[in-house]
Amino acid sequence: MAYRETDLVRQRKVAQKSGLLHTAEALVREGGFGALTIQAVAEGAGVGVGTVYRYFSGKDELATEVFKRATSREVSAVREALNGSGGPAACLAAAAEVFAVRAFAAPKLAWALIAEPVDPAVDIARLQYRKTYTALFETVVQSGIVSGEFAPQSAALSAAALVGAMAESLLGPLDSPACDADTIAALRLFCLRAVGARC
Amino acid sequence: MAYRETDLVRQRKVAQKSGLLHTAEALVREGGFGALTIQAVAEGAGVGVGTVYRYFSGKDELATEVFKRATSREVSAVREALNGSGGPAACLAAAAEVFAVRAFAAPKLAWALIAEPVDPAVDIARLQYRKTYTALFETVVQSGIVSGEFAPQSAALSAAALVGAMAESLLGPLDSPACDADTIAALRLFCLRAVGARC
DNA sequence: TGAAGGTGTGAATCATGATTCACTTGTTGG
DNA sequence: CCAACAAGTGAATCATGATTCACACCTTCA
Repeated sequence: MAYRETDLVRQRKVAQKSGLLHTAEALVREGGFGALTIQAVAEGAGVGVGTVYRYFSGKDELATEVFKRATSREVSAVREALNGSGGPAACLAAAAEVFAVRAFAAPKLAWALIAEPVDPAVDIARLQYRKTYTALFETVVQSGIVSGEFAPQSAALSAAALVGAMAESLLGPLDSPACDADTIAALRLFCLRAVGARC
Repeated sequence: MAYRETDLVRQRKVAQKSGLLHTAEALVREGGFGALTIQAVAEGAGVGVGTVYRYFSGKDELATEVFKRATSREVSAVREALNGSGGPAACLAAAAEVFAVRAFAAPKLAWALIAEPVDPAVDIARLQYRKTYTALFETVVQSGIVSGEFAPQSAALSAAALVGAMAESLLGPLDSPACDADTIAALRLFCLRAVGARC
């Protein structure tokens, strides 16, 4: 033989794949999953459509990977806020703020992650994501209940409702393009009241 | 001339159109807007695809009309609950319950109406719908604030958040297929706490 | 009854976007 | 430099579903 994959090539491949994912996410970020087409990804990355298939078995895989990447970033950010110092109320407030700020920064992306994607393959990933998210909030709510800071309640339902409340209040009225401090403050208060925290 | 549309014909046409809409809604009800194809509507109604086009200029019009019909029914139901006797808190609780029961009865439909439909033409209608819904809740929240029953707050944001909370807590965990009384109770409490009503 | 003016039909055509593949262009190591 | 083996390419092909349209079949009424 006379060919063997060298380190340089391996690096290039990684870079290429990463570039494709980056381009793909940019598309989702500005147009949701509906804007994610192989053609657009190839064009945006400056390669041929066939190349995309060298790195992903099909659209499903690409879409799922984009979803998972974006998702884990969001979840991490919120998780960090939830694990911050301070009691459950402070953590919940911080998490709401993080969620709000990030959603404002990339509304289309947030929407694409939370709302139902067209692709059934992504659906599985999405379900997992929502559960993770909800579970995260459920933990704080639960600890708040235990510590007596929050009212007794169904932590699971409250967690889901909190996620929904944040999503809707931020993404629902698509008219407001700016990251309004008043909106964030109002959202924080809503969340705290909702779990029965003393304000 | 020798032809003029008679009353009988007019009646038939109305019935035909109504039947098509009925079939179309049934499809959405069980598979979301993604399942709404002209082919399926024609087949379900027992007519040819061409016939569908005699009654609707295109898919957009059909989808929009289905959306508007279902929507106005939902809005009416909630509006009625909100306008019931009793104070803001009672009305809000009643509305949440109506919303919950209806969403449980037709989860896919509720999801299709609330979540982003694929079709951009329906989007306009959807935006209108969400606004109507939110406005409805905003009114009660506002009156609750005025009467002192609810805490001072941004009625607009709270209204949107309430809608989101209800939607997510009911549609999010798609695992629970039954209309659980506990869930409804928990949701009602969540909503009341969220607006700062004394429980 | 027959001409006028519908309505019903569904195969044919378009449009969009995913996927393939024969081929071109690197890279590597002898 | 050459043979071996990938990666890159994009026109061609498929798949799905909307839309058209020439034609068949009713209704009406002089």
